[in-house]
Amino acid sequence: MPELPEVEVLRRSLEPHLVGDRIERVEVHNAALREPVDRATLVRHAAGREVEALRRRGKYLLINLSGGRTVVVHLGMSGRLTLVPAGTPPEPHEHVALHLRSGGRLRFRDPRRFGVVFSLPTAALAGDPHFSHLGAEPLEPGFDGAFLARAAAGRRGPVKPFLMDGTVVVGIGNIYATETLFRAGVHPRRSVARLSAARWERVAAEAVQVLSAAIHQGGTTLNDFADGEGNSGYFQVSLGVYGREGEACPACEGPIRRIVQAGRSTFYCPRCQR
DNA sequence: CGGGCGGCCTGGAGGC
DNA sequence: TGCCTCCAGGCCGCCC
Repeated sequence: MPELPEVEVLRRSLEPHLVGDRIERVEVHNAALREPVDRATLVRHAAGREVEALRRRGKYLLINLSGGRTVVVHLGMSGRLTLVPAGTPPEPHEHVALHLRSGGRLRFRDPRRFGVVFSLPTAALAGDPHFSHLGAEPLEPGFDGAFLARAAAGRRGPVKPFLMDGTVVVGIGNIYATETLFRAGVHPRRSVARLSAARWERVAAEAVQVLSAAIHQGGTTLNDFADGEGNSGYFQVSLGVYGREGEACPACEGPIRRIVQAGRSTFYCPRCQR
């Protein structure tokens, strides 16, 4: 489900509710996520702590707590984090719940269990293996065509999986890589070795544009994404090619094609993307 | 070393 | 209705 825009929308929706509140109790109903949830450490780090800030790194949501601890949540493919009133009965696949002093709880629900929940000292974040290899934040200064061109130097593969490589740039998943290349007019199979500086500039600019627009529209809800208050996004109506195999290209009316790259669906317009 | 692919899971959609 | 296959927004480890 979630790429950078969805996690950022989630962060913004939760921030006003969580900051200043306190986690009274931690419940782990099912520890068998992609990485086993370390219940004892999570309880020790989170229980009784105040929420100081909500941050984001790539697709990771960071809940900064008092005492220099941070709870990290990654939604995987099907994860959802929502605030529900106290007494709301647990849902199927509600694996972790953080009960708040103000009443209610922050529930983590994830049918496919590709998500991750863990905690650590805030000072250890940068050196943690989840984060230490991560690339640039696309919405922060320094992310531009020259950066991408440098990162691509010496590489050969197609540009679409390159954009999804988190060691290069974080937060761009299958939807936004697809849409970025459509907007930039670049064929998803084009080799990164064969993109001009001007093309890289265009790719970087369109990535920033599409991510920002998606955040502004509350994210993309294809199936079940919702923010912390349960609101759906509506950027899906602005998708140019993703999920539209056989439909007319919004620019040239030609049929949109679907191919598979690195095991993932890619949609593109063969006429507009070269 | 970089890139491709399978695997991790469940559930929904669509074909028969 | 039921059963089967395919597909899904991420990421890691293994392989070449």
